[in-house]
Order: sequence, then structure tokens, then C-alpha cells
Amino acid sequence: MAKIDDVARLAKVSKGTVSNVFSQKRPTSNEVRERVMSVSRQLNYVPNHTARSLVTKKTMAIGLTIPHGSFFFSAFHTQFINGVILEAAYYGYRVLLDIIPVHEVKTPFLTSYPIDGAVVMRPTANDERINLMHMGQIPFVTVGHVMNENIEHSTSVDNDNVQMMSNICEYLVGKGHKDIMFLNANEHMTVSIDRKASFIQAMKDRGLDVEEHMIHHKPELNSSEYMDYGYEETIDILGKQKKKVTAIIADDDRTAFSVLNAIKDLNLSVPGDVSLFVICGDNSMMVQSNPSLTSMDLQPSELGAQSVRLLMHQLGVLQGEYDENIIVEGKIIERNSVSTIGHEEDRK
Amino acid sequence: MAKIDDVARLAKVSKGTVSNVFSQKRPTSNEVRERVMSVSRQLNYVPNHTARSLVTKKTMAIGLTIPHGSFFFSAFHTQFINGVILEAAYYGYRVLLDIIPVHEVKTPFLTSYPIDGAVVMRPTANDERINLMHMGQIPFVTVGHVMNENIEHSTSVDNDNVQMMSNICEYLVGKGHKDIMFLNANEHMTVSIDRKASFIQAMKDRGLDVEEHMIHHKPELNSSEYMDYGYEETIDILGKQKKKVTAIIADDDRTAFSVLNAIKDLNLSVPGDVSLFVICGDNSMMVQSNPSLTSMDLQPSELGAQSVRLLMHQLGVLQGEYDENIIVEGKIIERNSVSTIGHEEDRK
DNA sequence: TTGTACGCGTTATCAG
DNA sequence: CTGATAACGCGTACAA
Repeated sequence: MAKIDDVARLAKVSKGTVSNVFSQKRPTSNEVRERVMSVSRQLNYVPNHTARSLVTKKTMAIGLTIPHGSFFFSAFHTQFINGVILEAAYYGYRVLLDIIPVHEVKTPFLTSYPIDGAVVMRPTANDERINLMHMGQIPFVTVGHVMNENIEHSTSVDNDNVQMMSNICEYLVGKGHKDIMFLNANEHMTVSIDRKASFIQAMKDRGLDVEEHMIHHKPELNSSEYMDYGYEETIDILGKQKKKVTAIIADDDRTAFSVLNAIKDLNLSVPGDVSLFVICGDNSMMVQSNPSLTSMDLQPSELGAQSVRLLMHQLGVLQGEYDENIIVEGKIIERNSVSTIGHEEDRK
Repeated sequence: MAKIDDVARLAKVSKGTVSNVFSQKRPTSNEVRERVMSVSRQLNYVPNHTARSLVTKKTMAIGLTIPHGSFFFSAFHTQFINGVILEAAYYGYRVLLDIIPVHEVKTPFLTSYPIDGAVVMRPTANDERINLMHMGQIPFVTVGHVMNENIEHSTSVDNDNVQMMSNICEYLVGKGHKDIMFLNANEHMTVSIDRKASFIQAMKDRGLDVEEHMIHHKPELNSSEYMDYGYEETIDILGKQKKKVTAIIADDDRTAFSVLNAIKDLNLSVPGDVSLFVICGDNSMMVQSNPSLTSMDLQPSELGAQSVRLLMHQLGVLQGEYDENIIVEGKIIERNSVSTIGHEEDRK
């Protein structure tokens, strides 16, 4: 591999000049630049990223920390990642999939991270990864708020979980539903905690009580029930326990499909017997499902882009004032899986 | 940030010794190691990844090159990426999402890549990225074979596209289907080219001719028809042109769902009027679809893992002999979207 | 504008 | 098994 000295020698200029034409930090005469570029092409020279990083102390890469121990991507993750990649590329940053493997690696973290900052998806309460970033002094922004002791100040992007659950309940209750089962995300994630509380509160605000069996949480990835989450719960509560449930809120499209199947196996129908509402699924899946699924669009791609923008602010790449906590709006998209129920008298 | 010298000084050893206890490349006495580690913890010291890379010439990261200009992940991508990440982590490697953005960045490749090798997903014919890697001397393995001029020797993982299409045709024709429409992937990808040829050959082997209108290709991502690929084609061929089609092979689950919708809109049913066969969709989606979808499992996760293993061989991390081209088997998973048709006499 | 030391933090080499 | 020193390739003041 050609080095900067080789280019300098052949182009009859100094290292510094070559450096400048590549970094463009200082102006160089047209003539010189041409000559340098020509020689570089000829020698197949490109600046060494690592050496440059060593002195600039910038790696031009950000880490993307996928949910704890999770290696399954839902539509939310997929679109979020798209948003991150696109936005990062815009600022010249690359994205390093930054993972804490399930099976402990030999010597974890025996070296510093070659990243300038990180986006942490879906932190859990007292997330170990957050502590690590915090200690390692590396700038980060989370998707969903941080719930770690001794960390009170942190930047994040999120949907307004309170407003969101309130809107959903408003929508469902407005259509006559009082017995709503909530298939929440994994209980350790802070967004999940927020949503559970918000859900209960939203129902209470409408004079409705939420019983314990009406809220469930997605199992850990490694558990065998993970892929079927939604099926067993539906069969159990509606079928075996014969509890009254007129509407179900599912955490993602996969869960929704499981529910759909369970309901079919119970010889019930959507939305005839029970309504189904999805929080953030893949749009085309929702549309092409039968019936098409009414859902709340969390705008994951926008969340991804915003999280990068926030990080760029922290890194000083983006100048000016900025909000440390960005809220992205969730929008209800009506399709055909929720129906109005009850007679006038039922609704009081 | 503490540096190695600080640790050396406080632990009363030399830099070299500190280096050794961290890299474990040379044995160190227990006593010394303890002391060094203790001081390191105290100083919050971790070796600087960049400085280390500069001298070892290893970044301990591999690039994962997503399909050209594509920012949409199908089930195949998702699972493939999972396989890559997991396997890479096993060898202590990180994964850099290595993308050629759609909107050209200012000065692309003005610096060397901070990766030791790369996995290139779904190369196209004369893929520009492949040429880049080739010139840049960076080891890479592709998913799907390379079709670039002046590159004849390259390592790759793939399914056996010939065998695969043959098996699918065997399966479908065996059930009486003669008029099969193939909704292929994007025409530029080499796997797509392979499959088209294999499909035609497989049909010919069975005495069947494939007309032009029976093969379609997924539009580019940026085109507006991308998300609906499968719908228009089905409506057009079966509905408007009234061509006889008894079975459809769809490239992925999204396409399959679009087809399902089109068929419903045509007042036809699956598998009653037309059978549907999917190449590599998300299993839980396939199962939970109605009807559940018969598909060919390409084992994307396994492909991902194997591609990394191949790369590790090239990087010298893995020792010993190895095949330069690994074939992962595709398995047909029967569900309920393909039916047997025709009377005895029809089949001759 | 250009050339020249020097530093970035580590590992490799070679004595001891 | 440990210590001293020379690379590694580039950016950057500082001087010219």
C-alpha cells in the first residue's frame, strides 16, 4: 500500500500538502491538487483511515446498539436502522452494529470502542450498556428514555408513550370497547414500562379498570415462546379462561399475526368477535393482511434519523441549539381490524 | 483518557508488559498481571483500539454490504444479517454496515475502509462494489456468485439456484401445474439471473415452454411500484390479459402477500384457483398467513454464518482447507397454498 | 502557499 | 519473563 510519503515524493510536494488536498482542510492550488490526485490514482493511494483516526481522535463511525440480547428484527427495527444508516451516511458517518452477544464473548470490552458515539435502541431499566457508555465517556442517544440510577441527564428520541396509549384507548373505547387486552413488549424495556403505566392510566381516566390478566409481556428472545407470543395468550385468556375481551392491542405485526391465528383457531373472527390494534407493524404487511390491520405508526425511520441528528449535535458536527429529547408523533392508521360494538344501552 | 504509559508508570512496569497483559500475546507473571489490571481499573484504562489497529493492521471489523441502493430489508436480509453478526461476534469481529448511499456522498472512498474484509450481499452483474473491493485488495465473500469481467476467482456462498428451481418446478409440475408465473427478484442481481435461466431450463426439461409474460422482475427500490410488486403483475396477467396461470412463484413474502391481495381482488382464491409458492419468506409470516404459504427455505441465517466463516478463512483467523464456494441447501416447506390440479386425462 | 519536526497510543523486536 | 526503543501512517503547528 502506498503511503502519503510516496505520493508526496512523486508529486514533488510535501506530506502536508498531500494531506491537505485529501482532507480539504486547507486550500491548495489547483495545479498542485491535480498533480497529487493524479499520482494518487497512479499509486492507488488512499489515506489510511486508522492513522488518521489516531490523530484526529475521530473514527467517523457511530455504533448502533441493538436491543439487549436480541437478534430478531421486527419491522420497527428494520425501518429504524434504515433511518439511522441513511442519516449517518449523510454526515459521512458509518454505522457499526454494536452488539452485546448473547453468549458472553471471551474478554468483552478489552478495548475501547472505535466509534464516536452510539445510538442505543430500546434500553431496559438499569441497562448495563448505558452504564458502559456513560463510564466510557462516549456520547449516546437512546430510543426510549433512560431509567438508570445515577443517570438523570440523557438525550433521547421517543414517541410520546403516554399520549400514544391515551389515543389508542380513546379510539378503542370510543368504539365501545371496554375489555381490552394489551400484549406489551418485553417487560424490561423502558418503553414497555411506560406504555403499561400509560395504558392503565388511560383506561382509568375513562373509568375502566385493567385487570392483571389483561396485560402480557413479550418473552425473552431465547425463550421458546418468543416466536409465538400472542397465540398462547389469546388462546388462554379468550379460550380457556373465557375472559371477556373485545379488543386486543398487539405490540408488533408478528404478535398480531399470532393473535389472528389464535382467534381463527378459536372459531372467532376479526373484527367481528374481537378487534385488533397493532402498534407499529410493517405497513405492507398490515395492508395485505386479511383483514387489513388498524395500527399506530411510530415512524421508526424518522426516529432513526432524529436519533442520528441528536448524536451529531453532541459530536459537534451539527451546530446550534437543540432539544435533548425529541418526540416523534405516532399516527393511527385506520384499516379494517377494529369494529364498533355494543348497543346504545350497553354503552350507558 | 488514561494511556498505556500512565498504567505502566503506576504499576512500575514497562509499556510492553502492560501491552502483553492485555493482548495476552506473551505470558506474564501472575503477580504482574494482577498489579497491572488493578491499576488499569483504577485509572479506567482500556487499550486504544485505533492505535492498536495502526500497528497490527487489523481492525477486527468486517463490512456488511447491503444490496445496491437498497434500504429495505426483507426476511432474507434480516435473518442473513443475524447470521453474520452472531458468527462474526464469535470470532471477536464487529460488523460495519457498509453502504453505498443512494444519493452520492460528496467524496466517496476518500479514505481506506477500516475493515479487514467484507461480506457482499446479492451482487449484481458487473457490480461496482465488487470492483472496488477487488482493487482495494480487501478480502470479500459474496452471497450469490460474482459476474464481473476480469474477476473469475472469488469466494462465495449461495444456494444451488439450478437445483432449487428444478426442485420447485418438480414440485409444482408434479401437482399438475404447467402454467407457472415467476415473480423473480430484481433483474440485475446475479442470483436473479441464475434463477431465471434455471427456471426456463427446468420447465424445458419437463417439456414445458415459458413465455415471456410468465417471468417478471422486481422493480428498483426507488421506483414507486416496488412495494406493490406482485399485485399489478397478477392483476395484469390473470385479470386483464386473461392468461392461464395456475401457479405463481413469488420472490419473497412481501411479494406473496401482494399476490394474495391481487388474487382476492380478482375474486379468485388460493389455492383453489391458483397456487402460490414463496421463495424465502419469514417463517412466522408464512405460517400465520391465510392460507399458510408453501415455501422454499433458503436458510439465510446459515448463509450468513457460512459467509463469515469463509471470510475468516481468508483472513487467516480460521486455519485449514476450505471450499471457496459453499452451497447451502434450500428446503421446501409444504403448507397450504399449493394444490394438486387437473384430471388424469388433462395430464395426459 | 509549502516543508519539517513532532505527537497520537500501541505493538514488535531485541536485549537482558 | 521484562524493559527500552523503533516503527505504524497521518495531521498539524511552526517556521520558511
